[in-house]
Amino acid sequence: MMSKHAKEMGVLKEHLGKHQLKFTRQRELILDAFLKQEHITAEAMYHQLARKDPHLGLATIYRTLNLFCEAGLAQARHFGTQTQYDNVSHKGHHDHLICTGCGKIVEFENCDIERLQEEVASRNGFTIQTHRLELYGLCSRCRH
Amino acid sequence: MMSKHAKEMGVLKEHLGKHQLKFTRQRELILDAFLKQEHITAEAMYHQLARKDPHLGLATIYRTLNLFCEAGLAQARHFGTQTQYDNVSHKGHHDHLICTGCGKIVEFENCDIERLQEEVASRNGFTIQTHRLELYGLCSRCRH
DNA sequence: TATTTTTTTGAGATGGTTTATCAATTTCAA
DNA sequence: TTGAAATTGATAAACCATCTCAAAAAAATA
Repeated sequence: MMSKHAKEMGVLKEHLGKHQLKFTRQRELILDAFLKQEHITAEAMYHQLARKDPHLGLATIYRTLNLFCEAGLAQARHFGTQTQYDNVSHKGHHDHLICTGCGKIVEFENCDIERLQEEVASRNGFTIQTHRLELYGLCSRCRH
Repeated sequence: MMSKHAKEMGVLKEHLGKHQLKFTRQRELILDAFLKQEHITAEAMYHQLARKDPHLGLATIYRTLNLFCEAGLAQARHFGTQTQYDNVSHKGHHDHLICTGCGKIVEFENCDIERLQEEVASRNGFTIQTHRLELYGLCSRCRH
């Protein structure tokens, strides 16, 4: 039977192949764990995986999560003092409205905004690979 | 003659007064330098001010920029691995195009995108305080 | 103005996160 | 199975930001 994460595993393997990198037990383990999360820090993943493999090093977690970023499976986001690694397959193309009062997060998608982003990019000679849009404010309940 | 930054200096003094803090030569010097920038890191300001005052400490820069944030004159933003202190008095909010190849950063501003953001927010009952838009991709040079 | 009190400063130590180093191990193609 | 090449784990190092504390400066008081 195929893994639950066959598609992402394929993306990873393709990236590895293109860059003369190797498919290892650790990379498989970390990807499996990563895909179950919406976002996670390296430290949190380190502790979470300590049970499955007590010898898995923190450096390997960092290296691997950064590898996932290069492969387009993850996206790093600096949050406070730590780095959050977002699961791109969960997030899809969704942007976020974040309430600074209660922390509520509302996802949205807006084609017009995306189109304008493309316009801005091409006007500057850029080809967009990914983007991040976060709107911070107060939700209706917190405004009162 | 009045300083070029009389208004912001007033905001600072008011904040200091309200919190039993003192108006010092260093705070004045740092505010003057800060207001000339659109955004800056503590480290960059440290080097920039080293000529004017070689004994000005890095800790003081950090303390003072954080103070400006509390006073509403600056806004801290985690960008890459460092913290950028944005000058709030510069009206236009600047978004960023970031090259994943060479790290080049191009600032832009787009009224249409901002208007659409407001629309999305109000449709969801939110009032926007601030936002963050980053487009990641390859610049023309890195694409080849 | 002189004195006292309170806050700030500078220099370096410290703390927390991420990356670099390198010998030993693992992968993978021949 | 063998050997070249990449990866790993442990830890050192780098890095950014904050903390510490004696000395200095600023405001309050006399």
